[in-house]
Amino acid sequence: MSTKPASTRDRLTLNAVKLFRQKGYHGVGLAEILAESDAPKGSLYHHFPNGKADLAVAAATLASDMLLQTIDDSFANAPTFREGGTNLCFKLAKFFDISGTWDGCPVSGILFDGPENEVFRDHANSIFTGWLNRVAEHARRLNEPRPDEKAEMLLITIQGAWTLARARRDSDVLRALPSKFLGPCESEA
Amino acid sequence: MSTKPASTRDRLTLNAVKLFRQKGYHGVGLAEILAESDAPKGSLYHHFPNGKADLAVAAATLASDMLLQTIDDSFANAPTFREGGTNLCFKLAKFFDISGTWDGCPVSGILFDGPENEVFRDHANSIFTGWLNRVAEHARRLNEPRPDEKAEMLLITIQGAWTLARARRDSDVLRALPSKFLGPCESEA
DNA sequence: GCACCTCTGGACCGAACGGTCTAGAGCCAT
DNA sequence: ATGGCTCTAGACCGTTCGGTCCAGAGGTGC
Repeated sequence: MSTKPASTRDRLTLNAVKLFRQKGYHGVGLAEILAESDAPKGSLYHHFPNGKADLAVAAATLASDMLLQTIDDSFANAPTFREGGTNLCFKLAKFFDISGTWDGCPVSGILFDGPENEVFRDHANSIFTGWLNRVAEHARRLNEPRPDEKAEMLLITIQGAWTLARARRDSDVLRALPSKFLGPCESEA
Repeated sequence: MSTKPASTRDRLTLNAVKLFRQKGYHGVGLAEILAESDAPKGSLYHHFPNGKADLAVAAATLASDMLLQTIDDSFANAPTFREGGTNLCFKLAKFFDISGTWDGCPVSGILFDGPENEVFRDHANSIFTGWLNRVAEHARRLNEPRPDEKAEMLLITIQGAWTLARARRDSDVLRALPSKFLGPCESEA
């Protein structure tokens, strides 16, 4: 569809991320991914010998890496955990908005909906754990008390708010998270 | 597959809920639902003239009603909002456990993954709003301050924790919610 | 030139998909 | 018994699915 900015492999992976997030693993056909990537079937099975399942794992991994980068960006210059978390929520809200298609969580859409495969479940779990550890790292670095709990809290609320945002087609609930979950306990009226 | 406990229509709807929650809308074929319900194709299209889409809407509605009932049960005899919320988290955790298949949220799996249809999106939104209003009602009845905010907070965290529970195949994160989100602000060490 | 290798292009396949259609079973009222 | 209704039963349809296969384009080293 669009121009060819990168290698065929990268185009396939990137478009797979986009489409899987929109419609889930089973909701997207290979034909659509190939058309969007302007690639023939032979290329797909050259780069991903096991076909759709391989592609999904690669897509989930790529999406996970992008989120890890977003986490790092959010906390890099933040003086406090609260501020870093706020950055993250706002970045994700903006990310949600610019997609224009109210995409789902990259991991849920790709891996939960995937073939009922132990490998997929484990991959999803390890990706979530990776996010959790990364956030907890920043929390620890910023001397936040109970860093693991705080990290889990942040990710749980983001995950839930993202789902609600999807239903409402409105990312405001993501932006409202910090004042509700990261703020001092009883600051607002 | 199993015995016929109810009308064909009810069996179809109930099995649709079960299967859609396990594998999402596109992950389940009509053949599987029909086999599980011991019903022929003609029956499905008699009760649901628009086929799979109709069935999905009916399934989502049924699942939503079941959750509304669980909400009411949780808050019925609870003296405080905190206690009602705790009941809800524990009931859902048990529900998650007994399924044995780490099913997803009934609405997400059925409606987000469904055909890219305005009707489906709106239905998902109205179902979420229904849950929110129901919880807020109980909060108001129990004199909880800021009932709407508290209801939204509870549902967001449940939604997020459910996703994490699915990845981990362990419902403990749901059971741990109350002490983290519903408790007094800084009670634990 | 030639051999070699990576990658592309697309025809082709059987299976599964959602959906249509008609025959008739079973039941009730007349 | 007969006509009319609801619901079941499943054959059948065209389409799309993921996957296989092979011919050959294009580059690189010799």
